[in-house]
Amino acid sequence: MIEATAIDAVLRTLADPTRRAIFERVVNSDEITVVELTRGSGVTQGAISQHLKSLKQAGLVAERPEGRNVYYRAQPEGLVPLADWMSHYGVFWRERFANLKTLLKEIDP
Amino acid sequence: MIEATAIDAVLRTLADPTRRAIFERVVNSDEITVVELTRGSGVTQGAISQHLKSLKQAGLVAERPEGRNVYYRAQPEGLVPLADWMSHYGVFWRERFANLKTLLKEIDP
DNA sequence: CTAATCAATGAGTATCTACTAATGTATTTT
DNA sequence: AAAATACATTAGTAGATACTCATTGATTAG
Repeated sequence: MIEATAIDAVLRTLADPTRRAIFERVVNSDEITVVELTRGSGVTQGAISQHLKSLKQAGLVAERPEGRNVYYRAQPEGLVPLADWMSHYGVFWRERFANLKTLLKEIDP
Repeated sequence: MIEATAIDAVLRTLADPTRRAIFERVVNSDEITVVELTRGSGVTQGAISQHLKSLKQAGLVAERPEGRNVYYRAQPEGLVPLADWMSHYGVFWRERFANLKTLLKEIDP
């Protein structure tokens, strides 16, 4: 059976649009600080920190403190519970997954 | 870009554990009625109907009224926005996650 | 026809949550 | 050392939401 707590945390975390947008920005960056994430986010720095805490607890991001900055990066393993859930309950995901597999083989046979 | 409203609806709908459990039961059944879903759910029939309404609006289930019963079935297309969102980050995996192939085997052996 | 069953809906409520504002704690700059 | 910057955290709040209970509409059974 799928670990209920993990998929629960991931889905609940990604359900909020603001938090998901933060995650996407982290993913699209190699590393990114809180101030950068705050800029253009529409919410305060405090809110960003709170969302990052949720994302970290869900295993979706990791942090690297350096001086007074904290650099955040995406933690791909955090999406595994969702991928796992999809593989059980998403027929279409299976098809796309197969495509991704094929793509991977072409790139690295 | 992925349609923001669709992924938002799907994720918000699946984020609730009770509603997700209902969806999973619908997926695992060919067709299932509201009374059946209510049995052993821990919530009232009214709550079940409300959750089914959300699932329907998110495009995750479809209904087939027959007499005084309403049969619900899963609508796999409803998961497409989530699959798209995931496959978008599948690219990210390819770029950053070295052991993706191992991961793939774990998910879909 | 009347009673029972299935499902949807509305009102009311308690809980959850996303936010701001303010403050605290380091660290860096001047 | 003082000021400024980066981030986390807390308290408080407004809005969302998941639930129950009660009711309604529709269909089937007796």
